[in-house]
Formats: sequence, C-alpha cells, structure tokens
Amino acid sequence: MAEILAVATTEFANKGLAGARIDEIAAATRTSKRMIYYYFGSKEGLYIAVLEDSYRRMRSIEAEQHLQDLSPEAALRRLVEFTFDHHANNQDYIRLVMNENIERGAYLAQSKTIQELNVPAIQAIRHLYERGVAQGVFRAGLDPVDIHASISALTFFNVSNQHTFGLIFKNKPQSPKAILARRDSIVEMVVRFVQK
Amino acid sequence: MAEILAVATTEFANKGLAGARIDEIAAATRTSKRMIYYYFGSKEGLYIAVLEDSYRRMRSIEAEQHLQDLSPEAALRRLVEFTFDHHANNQDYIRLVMNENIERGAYLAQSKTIQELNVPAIQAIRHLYERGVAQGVFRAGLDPVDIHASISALTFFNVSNQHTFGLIFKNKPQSPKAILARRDSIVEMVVRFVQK
DNA sequence: TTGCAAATGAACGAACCAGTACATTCTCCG
DNA sequence: CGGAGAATGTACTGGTTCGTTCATTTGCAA
Repeated sequence: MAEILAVATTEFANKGLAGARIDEIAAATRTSKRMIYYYFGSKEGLYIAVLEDSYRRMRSIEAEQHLQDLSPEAALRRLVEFTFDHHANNQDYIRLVMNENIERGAYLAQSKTIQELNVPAIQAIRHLYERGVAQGVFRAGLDPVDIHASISALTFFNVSNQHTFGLIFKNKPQSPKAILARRDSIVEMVVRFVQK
Repeated sequence: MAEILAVATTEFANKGLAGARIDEIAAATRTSKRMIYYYFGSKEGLYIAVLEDSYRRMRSIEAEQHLQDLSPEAALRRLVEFTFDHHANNQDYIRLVMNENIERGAYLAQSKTIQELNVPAIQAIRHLYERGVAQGVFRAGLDPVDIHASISALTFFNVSNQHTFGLIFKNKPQSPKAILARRDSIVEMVVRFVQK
C-alpha cells in the first residue's frame, strides 16, 4: 500500500489528475490495478490519499526547526532559506499543489486534516516577528499571514514556474550558482521587508 | 476561428491539456469538431494556438506603459501594481501558464515567437532600475532578471495558488480589501528591496 | 481442522474520446 | 455558367481507460 502511494505520487505529480493513468500506476507496482481499487476505491480516492500523504510528510519535516535560539533576523533568514530548500527538494509536492490549484482546490477542500496544516507555519512566523518588533529590529504593523504569503510565493514560484520562466535564458538549465544567487536574493528581500 | 480559440482558451485554462475535451469545445462553439481539426490539425495544435494567442494578447497590453515620465521609484511602483492587476484580471492566462509548467514547458518550447516575450519586460525594469541607481535612490549591483522574477513570483502566486493558500482562512473568498492590502504589501516589498 | 474475512488474479465491459471517411455545399474567380 | 478549392455536416472507428465481475487464495482465529 505504501508502494502504491509512492508510485501514484510520482504519476499524479508528473501528469496531473486527468493525465495520470491507473494502469500505469499499477504496472509500476508489484500489485495490480485490482488492488488499487480494493484499497482506494477510485482514481479520485487514490488522488486524495496521495495529497494527504504528501502534505503530512511536508509538515512533519517543517516542524523540526529551532528558531527560538536565534536572533529574530537570523531566525527569519533561516526560515526563508529552509523554505526555499524544502521546496526545491520536494518538487513532486510542488507539482501536486499546482495541480490541486488547477482543480480549484476541489479535493483539498474534502480533506479536513490538511486544512490545518498552515497554522504552525504561520505561528512560527508570528513568534519570530513579534520578537523582532519587541527588540526594535522589525517594524510594527505587519501581518504574519502576509509575510508567509510572500515567502511562499517567492520560493514556490522558483520551482513551479521554472519551465516557462527559464525560457528567458535560452534553455539553460538552472546552474547551482544561479540557484544560490536566487536564494540569497529572496532572503534579502524578505528581511528588508520587515526591517525598520 | 476566433470563436474556437476563445472557447478553447477557457476549456484548456479550466481543465488543462489532458482534462480538456475537444467535443466540449466544439459543443460550445457554433462550428463543429470537424472544423477544429480542419483548422488546427490536432488537440495539441489547438493547444499551442491557444498558448500563442494568449501570450500575444498579454504582451500587447504590457507594452503600453509610460514609465519614462515617472521617477524611478514611482515607475517601479506603477510597474508592480500594473503587473499585479494584470495577473488578477487575466486568470485564464495564469492557468494556461500553470498548465504549461505541469507539462514542463514542452509546448512552449515549440513556439519561437513566445520565447522572446519576456525580453521587453526585462528591458523596462533594467531602464527604470538604472535610472534609479544613477539618481542614487536605488542600490547598485542588482540583476534586472532577478527583480523581474520576484515581481512575477509575488503577483503570479497570488492568483495561481489562491485555492490552496486560501484554505488557511476557512474558505473566505478574497475580499476586495484584502486584495488591495496584498497588492500594497507586494509593492512595498519590491521597492524596499531595491532602495538604498 | 474448519470457517470466515481479507486479499488477490485474470479477464472483461462499457463508456469515452481523439481523430477520420465520405459526401456535400459554399465561394469566388475566369 | 463552370469549375476548383475552401469549408462544413454526419456518422463512424479504433484505441484507450476507468472500473467491475467472478473465481480463487491466503491468513488467522476458534
């Protein structure tokens, strides 16, 4: 069953919900199509299971940061860097989210568990931000959700739109150096936004 | 033919390449499926035509700004505001680009004309930025392409990920006030990034 | 061992869907 | 008018794909 989920994750991430093929998923597994329906009921059932599993895995990793020990600015830098790397290293997840937005969030809406997922992320930012304001290094009046949106936007887009955006550079695949430069730039942008 | 393109744009934007149905497009037109194949040859041919048409329309609108008359900072603000609004008002285009990234840019790569599209956008930023540096209001050493990436990321994500990101707020659809606040925040972020 | 539910295999069905065959009509120029 | 090419309507096909049917096996508890 874990094998089915793993294979299905790749398939859905690569082709989307409509493009994915149950037969292909079955073929790449040591089980059969019959089993997929036995466990997941339908293509959509499998898709939702994949979504939930993916979100869960992402959350469990995110939770393990220790930002309290750092100064507000250092903590913010680390948070952005971590988010950037996390997105870059989990492109299947990014593609699933893209696909779910193509579907207008119809399947995510059916999953209660997933919806609470962003809460801890917001809390982490709120803490860090309020510490910064208290220490006088961050300006007051900002909204943690808004900051979270900007961080997500900058790091998510970097992966999600790499193919259309990359065409500006005559098909050169992203060099490691370019990726690091982009990362630094994003960190700088977020830090400058909250600084006094 | 223009009618086919219009209908196909909506269909591809809504369902993606794999999810779109030629029969549905034909049904929503005053012509027939036969005609679609007569003019566009295949489903993919129609898809590429839709992509090119969409990109062309976006470019023609973008070109009509007069940023030279403004101070560098005012010009930058206007550019970001315009991009934000432009994305918010052309959600079909956003969805087509999302879909094309799901397809890893395979179809965009086939279209030479589209690939030069981002050049003018970069040029506009470069001009404005260099003016700002010359006047001493912007810091030196930044990359116009990088700035463009950040502006695109922030404004694109705001539309593209509205469904998954919106779930944080218990299904409240984006209020006009919230949209404006987000817009202001993005402008501020970009301006602060380039300022000394 | 017996019995029952969970698990599995092989093949099939029925709908769906991109693309086509064939015939017909329109348009417009000479 | 005549004719050639463009445009169009109708009905069909062949392959694909989700999901099911029916029969069988495995695991495990009493």
